[in-house]
Amino acid sequence: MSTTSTEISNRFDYESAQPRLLELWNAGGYFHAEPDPQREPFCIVIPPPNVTGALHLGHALNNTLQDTLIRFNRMCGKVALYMPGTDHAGIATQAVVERRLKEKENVTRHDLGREKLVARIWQWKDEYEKRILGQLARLGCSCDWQRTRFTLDDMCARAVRVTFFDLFSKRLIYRGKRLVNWDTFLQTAVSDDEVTTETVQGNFWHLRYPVINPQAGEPEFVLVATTRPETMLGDTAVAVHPDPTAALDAHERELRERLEKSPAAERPAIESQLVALQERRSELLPRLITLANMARAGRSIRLPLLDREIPLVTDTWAKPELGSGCVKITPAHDPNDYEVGMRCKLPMINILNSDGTLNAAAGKYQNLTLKKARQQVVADLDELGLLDRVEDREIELPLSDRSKTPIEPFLADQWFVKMAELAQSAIDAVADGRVNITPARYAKGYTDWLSEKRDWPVSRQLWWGHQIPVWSKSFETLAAAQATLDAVQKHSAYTQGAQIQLEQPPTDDAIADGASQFFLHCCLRDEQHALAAVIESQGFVRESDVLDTWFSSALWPHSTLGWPDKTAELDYFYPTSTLITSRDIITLWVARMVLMGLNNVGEVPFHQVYIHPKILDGFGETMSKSKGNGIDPLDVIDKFGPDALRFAMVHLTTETQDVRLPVQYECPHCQTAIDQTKKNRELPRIECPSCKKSFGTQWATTAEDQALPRGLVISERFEVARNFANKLWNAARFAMMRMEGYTPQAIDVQKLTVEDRWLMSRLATVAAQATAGLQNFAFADTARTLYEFTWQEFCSFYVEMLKDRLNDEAQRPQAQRLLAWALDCILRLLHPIMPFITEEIWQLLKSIAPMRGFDKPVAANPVLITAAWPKLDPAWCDPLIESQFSLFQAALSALREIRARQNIAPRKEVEFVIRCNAEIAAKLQPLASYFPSLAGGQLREIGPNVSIPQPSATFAERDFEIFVDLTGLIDFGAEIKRLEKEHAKIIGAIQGKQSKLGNEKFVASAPAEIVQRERDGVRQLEEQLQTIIVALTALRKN
RNA sequence: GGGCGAUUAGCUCAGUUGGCUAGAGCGCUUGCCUUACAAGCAAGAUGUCGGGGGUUCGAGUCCCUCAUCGCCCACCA
Repeated sequence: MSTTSTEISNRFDYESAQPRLLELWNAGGYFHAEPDPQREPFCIVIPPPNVTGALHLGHALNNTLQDTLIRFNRMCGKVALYMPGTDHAGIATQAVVERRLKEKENVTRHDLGREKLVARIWQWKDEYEKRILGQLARLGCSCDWQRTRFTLDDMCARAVRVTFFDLFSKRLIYRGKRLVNWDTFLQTAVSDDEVTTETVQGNFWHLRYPVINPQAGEPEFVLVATTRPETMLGDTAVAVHPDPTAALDAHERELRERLEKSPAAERPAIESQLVALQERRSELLPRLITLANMARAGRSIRLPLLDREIPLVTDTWAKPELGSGCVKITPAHDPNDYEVGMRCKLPMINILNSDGTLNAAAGKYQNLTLKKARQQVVADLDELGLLDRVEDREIELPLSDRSKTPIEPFLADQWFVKMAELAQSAIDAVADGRVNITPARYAKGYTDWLSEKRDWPVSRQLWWGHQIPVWSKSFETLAAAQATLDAVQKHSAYTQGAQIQLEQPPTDDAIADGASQFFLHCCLRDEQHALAAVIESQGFVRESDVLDTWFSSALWPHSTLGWPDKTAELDYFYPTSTLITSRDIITLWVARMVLMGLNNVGEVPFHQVYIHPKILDGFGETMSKSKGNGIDPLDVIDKFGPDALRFAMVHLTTETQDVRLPVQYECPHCQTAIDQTKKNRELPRIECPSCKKSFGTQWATTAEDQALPRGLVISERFEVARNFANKLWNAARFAMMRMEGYTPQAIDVQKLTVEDRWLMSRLATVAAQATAGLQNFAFADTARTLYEFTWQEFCSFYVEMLKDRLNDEAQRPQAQRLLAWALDCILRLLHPIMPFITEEIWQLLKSIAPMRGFDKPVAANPVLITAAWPKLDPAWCDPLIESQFSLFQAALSALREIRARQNIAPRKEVEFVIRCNAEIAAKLQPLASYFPSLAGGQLREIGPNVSIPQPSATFAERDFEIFVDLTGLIDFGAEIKRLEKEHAKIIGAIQGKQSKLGNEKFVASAPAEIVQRERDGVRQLEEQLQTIIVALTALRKN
């Protein structure tokens, strides 16, 4: 590409540059990382995005931070590996595809069958993986694409099987019956994390269960209440508190304590509860005591409709202060009842089929749906006179996050990972600092969650995922099981690649649904194991369940590097360097990666975890497609450019807060930005208030609305970053336009001017700050520092000041070299955040000033992506030069302000004097020649004894006073007004300081340095005041 | 109910270990198409730092408390 300076456009055309630059980087193989023992590794694994859909702005933030660190470390000379990939996201993806099939083709997964459905999901995965990887590329993520992984690909699948086998062999995996959250639509168990609750209007049914053979003084009925009356078909007991008196006493104490602590407004409510409690004591307590005694005597209740005899039991779950004090117990369909069932060794009767209809255990209600069964049960009980009453009531309905259908608690066979030891290992890793979490406050949630050490249910009744590598067979007798076990173990294929375990028979009274009591579970390390065929021929059947998607994600840092093989990659890049993720998956993902890494590899998966903020909309709500407030990163890239998106993301990443991003629609007709409100974000079409034309939104469903052009969802917040990119572009453009005749040569240090030394000092400081910032995850600080430096210091001062020298033939060569060098440094500093625009400029600069450098010009690295990160000699940092320059900047501002306030025509040059001490004068003198070009002022005199022009405008600073000669120009009114205001302000400041100094305690206790500072302050302010008074007096005479 | 975080200019946010007259960007006002940039330049206005207590010579910053908002976790027939 041969570009001459004059051809450079005044806008960076990212649209055409992006593909070209990506090709440049790809062709050079710069994203690819190979182990190199000579160099230090740096590795980040991407949190694999779900293949459920396209990336959103949260991903853009996440991935930008990762790539920024990758690029930074690559420039620092490390072998930087950014490992890309996607997650199969089990239930989420299957749910999306199933929903799509239902909508578009009206088929269910049962119509298709397992194989075909899985094939369809693979199609979906291919499509979205491509889309996601494309998005990452357009974000500029310098991922090693050759290593792209998928949590369900062969490599990950092998790691999953080996891990499962290992845990199984260590007896850390077991099968058990557990109550799970059943999604009747997807027909799978979903984890607690995938359940949301919604408050809905429901009913509260009060039922009467007859007591069998009531004796004198005993109640004929027990009264129980439920929000789900159909579950009574699975009742196996009614519970009452073992000691209702004590329980009521305890409750009363608690109420009284609360009464004392509560504010007055809440007291009446508590007091009325206390009154109710007393009523309860007289009316209900005797009856509860009787029932508790009956329970101890082994008495029973008749379960209506099914005519089953069920025991009356005592359990503290039944609270005497609530309802009737009695609770129906349905162990197979309620989590709390399940606990009671375990404690009281109750039978557990499952009344549900997996599709949500009732099974044979429900008697005549078999095959009814839950909804129908509820109506029927209620009607039948009512007819029998056993329905006491019905209340309306708000109830919390658990819903499956994926299918939005109500969750049914359901007893099913599930596989579990024992967490006790594994969790402890992960707790220890953070406690002893092998894993460091930033910000530190997130370590608490991590540790608390792990400390519960709750076993991890890992099986999912899905078709999309890693099928559990276990083959099982049931046996009537232990002997039969043992015989088969012996036979299999004798088989030649039975080697270390297989493990068979005998499942202990369940306790007699626990389960009522299976005849077989003994199970052999054969776990295979490798699916292809010859033993699979053997055991299948013996009647073993493979588990149809798949593993929780987090099981494979937990292995991500080592499975992607080739584990279980001892690959060079694993050896070199593991443990990875930094994990960057969002806080909502610290437990689900981060904790599990730590414990699996420790178990499988024996080392933590990463040393640093950085938790970044979340992006919220202007109302503080999380962005999501379902709300319509989500921003598509590609829309932002189209409108503002990839560098602006990235810079904005880094700029937003502060340590303390989540980030609010007010969202706008962009009218596709006239580009007007329309603020998104909670109302208009739900509309299918919106009329632009400016051009009055309509556009469609993501909610457009009618053909008419869909035909309208779609309005982008964007945020004006990206404008800052876009403007910054433009500024950088034009500064570079200017520099390159003035490079004509450039010759490389070492900088002549003798000829460095004050501003050169100032720039070097600032550059050295800024480079050090940026380095430290990126090392310490101070993303926003780094972005701010670079922004300020580039715009204010480099563009507004240095480049402006350099213009004179560039126009002067004698000074031009060194000025060009300095300019090229400074730009070179800035490009390198900004590259990790803004890769495209900086690389584009680098390429252009290469053809104009290929050799550059400060001490010795060298050929610039062919590409910026692998250029060395700037390291400037700290000796360049010079506080004296910087203070000298600050003085100059203050003088410039003062001069400019006077011009503005006096409304002096821009081209009109004025003359001025500066009154100051000799020391200040000596500092300002060398910069005096810049006043005409930068502020249209000619410095006539400077020093302690200058003659003050009359009439003049005055500006009193701490270190100097400026008087601008305004002969024939002055606006007396404006000047007086402004000085009066200044006068009042200074008086205020003086008073503040004097009252401080008048305080003996302050003078006595504050450090001498602080006291002195206050004294100096007063003196300086008084001098300023004096100047103003003199000026005012003079002006008022006119 | 338990935990975490937030509350600073109209909006979005900075503000290091307490210490000069609390900052930035956007928006607003004024003047400029100054040969890199109007996506720009120069200047200006804008604050009871959520309320109330306390510690201190001194509090946006530390402590207590209240209020509001957000997030995570655990939850009642």
